[in-house]
Amino acid sequence: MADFLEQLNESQRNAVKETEGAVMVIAGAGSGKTRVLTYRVAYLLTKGVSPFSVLALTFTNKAAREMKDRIGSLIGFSKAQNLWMGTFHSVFARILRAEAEKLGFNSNFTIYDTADSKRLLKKIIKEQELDEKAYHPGFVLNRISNAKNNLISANDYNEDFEIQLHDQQANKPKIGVIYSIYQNRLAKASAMDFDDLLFFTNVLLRDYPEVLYKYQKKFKYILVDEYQDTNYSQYLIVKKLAADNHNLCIVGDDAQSIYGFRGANIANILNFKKDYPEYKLFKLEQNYRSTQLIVKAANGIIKNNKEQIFKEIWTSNDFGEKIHVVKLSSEAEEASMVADSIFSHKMNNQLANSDFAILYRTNVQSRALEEALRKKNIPYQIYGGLSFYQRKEVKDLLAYFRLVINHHDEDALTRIINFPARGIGQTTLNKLIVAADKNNVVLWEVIQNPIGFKVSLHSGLIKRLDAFVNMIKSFRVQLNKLNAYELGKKIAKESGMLKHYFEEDSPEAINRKENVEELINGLSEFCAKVKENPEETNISESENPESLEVFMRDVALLTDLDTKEDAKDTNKVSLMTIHSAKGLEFPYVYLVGVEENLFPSILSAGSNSELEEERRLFYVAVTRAMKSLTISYCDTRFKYGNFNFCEPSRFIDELNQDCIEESFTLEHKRSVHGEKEKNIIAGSTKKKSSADGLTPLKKTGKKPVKQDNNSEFRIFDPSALQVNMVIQHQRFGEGKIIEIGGSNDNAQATVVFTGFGKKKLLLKYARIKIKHTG
DNA sequence: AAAGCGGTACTTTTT
DNA sequence: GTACCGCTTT
Repeated sequence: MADFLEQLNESQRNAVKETEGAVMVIAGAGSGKTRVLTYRVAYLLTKGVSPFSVLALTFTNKAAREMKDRIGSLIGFSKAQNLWMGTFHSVFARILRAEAEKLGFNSNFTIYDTADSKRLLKKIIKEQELDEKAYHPGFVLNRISNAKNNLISANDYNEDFEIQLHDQQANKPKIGVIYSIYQNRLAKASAMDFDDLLFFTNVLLRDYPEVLYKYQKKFKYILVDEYQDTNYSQYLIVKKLAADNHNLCIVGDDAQSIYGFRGANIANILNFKKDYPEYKLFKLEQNYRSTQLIVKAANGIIKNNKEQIFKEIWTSNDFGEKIHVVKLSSEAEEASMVADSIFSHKMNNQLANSDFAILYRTNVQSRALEEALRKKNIPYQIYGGLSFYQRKEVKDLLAYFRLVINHHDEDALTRIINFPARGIGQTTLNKLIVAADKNNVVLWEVIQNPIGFKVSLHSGLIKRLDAFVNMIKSFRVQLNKLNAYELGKKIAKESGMLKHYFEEDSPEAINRKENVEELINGLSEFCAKVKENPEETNISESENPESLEVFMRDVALLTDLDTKEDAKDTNKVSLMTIHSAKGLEFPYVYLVGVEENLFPSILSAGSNSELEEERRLFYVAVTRAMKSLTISYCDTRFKYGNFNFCEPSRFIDELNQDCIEESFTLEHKRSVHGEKEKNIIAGSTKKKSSADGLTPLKKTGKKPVKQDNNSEFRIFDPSALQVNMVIQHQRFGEGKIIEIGGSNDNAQATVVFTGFGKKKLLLKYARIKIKHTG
């Protein structure tokens, strides 16, 4: 018997040892879910199961990589390497490449990411002369994506009465038409979008019984992580592959389903017993992560949801300290409270920056936090936002690579044919596109031979097109001769991209240049890695394993998570949305902006199921904390350019009152955000507080009393203000009133601030104080 | 081709 | 408040 099983608790071990048949593992937050998956695979391998017949599907590449590493360290890396382990998208992209010709695709098809898809949709919408307001590319892509995730093809979409009625009523009757054209164009470009990877896998398994049979026999054991986040398309793939032997183990937590908005179907986990009536259920209810108080509070939160699988999470950890609930007057004060608290905890308890995380509902909230952290010289790392692979310059260079590999990739072609500028403008391009359409060939055909397709262009243009085609072809020839790094560098140089960014010396251009260089470095790392582990990449024998083509195979499926260093390794405070924090844990967690309309989001107020998803998100946030959790909310928040009054979130009311301790901050009462140094000194005077910078609030019953935090900054009656007065504003600092206009609710003062320039303040909201009357 | 201007829309996000 | 888009100007 494998002795590593001793490292598991009883329910974990039971779940691991039940290797045959359908198994559902419901794993509460922090209960060792990944551990069970890892050990289960390791256990299968020690029992003699071949790694080639184990399929393990994860939610992210990172999760797959980490799991592979851990399995490797348990039972040996050479075995672990041969496991079929990865995200749905990466595993089935691999299978689709192998079976591509059955579906009419080339095995080197391009994978379009969301931005590529939107670009293509936008082009189509324009060509169809549809109103770009009504047919917003993002919206259309959402509709199409939803359809695909429910296995509704373009034809199905156009023939479905209800869908058509829905689109007509939404005043967007042409979505079905766009869907059809979009799908045609993808096929023509030999490209699949993310959803296609799953959709076409379903088509493959549906239309080719021998292929289905082959993979059913191949994958003797299937494991799916984060099952609560799978969509219908993924569910069906798994169901088909497992249909023969039912050796399917799904792991998940219905309480942590937070991706419903993009098609994840919580019903998949709730309905598992219908598909596999003989299934065995294991519940992991012991939490190893958090204190008793946090676990108790989390249990209390999730009880407010109706639809769920019953479980009672418990822990034998310390009782722990109460959850701090802090009220502040603005997001700036909230941010400096967090920064101060982190600072004093670090000092008092000898902690690392990486022991702290700040979580928020939306990415915009990171700004105020960044400023506060920078002011205190606390190193931090933001996760999310624009990822490396989505930067324009990176996408541009990748587009060259794409076009070299797949000449039919029209999105890549139109992206770079005139970047860097080589005198092939929009007019020329339009002529070429029209000719391609007319002759029903791909754009590349026309560009190779414009005269043959009767495109009227003067000789200069013909020459330029010719030069471009020859350049791409010359790269193509070297695809298997040079490695990815050599060819990539050559392309960056000869395309003129490097020169383009070298010539400019604006900070943006320097930054872009660095990103291009980083991508080239990435190619070099890729080559080094392949040299080290030749088996890692799956390639056919004739291929050069270090080729650009192999590199490009997975690149569309990579994200920042895969490249960014762990905050743990760099010792930085982590800032991220709650969504990105799923699966992670931190000793000290700050959850900011817990206000009605922000969390839960105003956009989820409409439906109960969306509200329940927000509540699960709150549950996820709370359960990230190991030792200490601070929840904060503000009185006012600067949103879309004006002050909004905020109410504490209903989720705070829902917290067990025994688990929380409410407080306000004295020292932040007057600290001012975004101002020149002098104002800060003038604004924050005395320093008095408990160790963590928080002062307990007098217990006055349920809610904290409304704190008079703004005795100095307040709302003035417009009649009290005059032109030439010098006022101070919470955010903008000192300024002079140069104009007063509007009446009643619309009364405004135009103020020239030092450092912020001219601003119009809506006096109904603006909290100011009068410095002198001018 | 790049810079400037005015209008607009604005969750969450991995693949 | 600001990023982004499309349009116009230089």
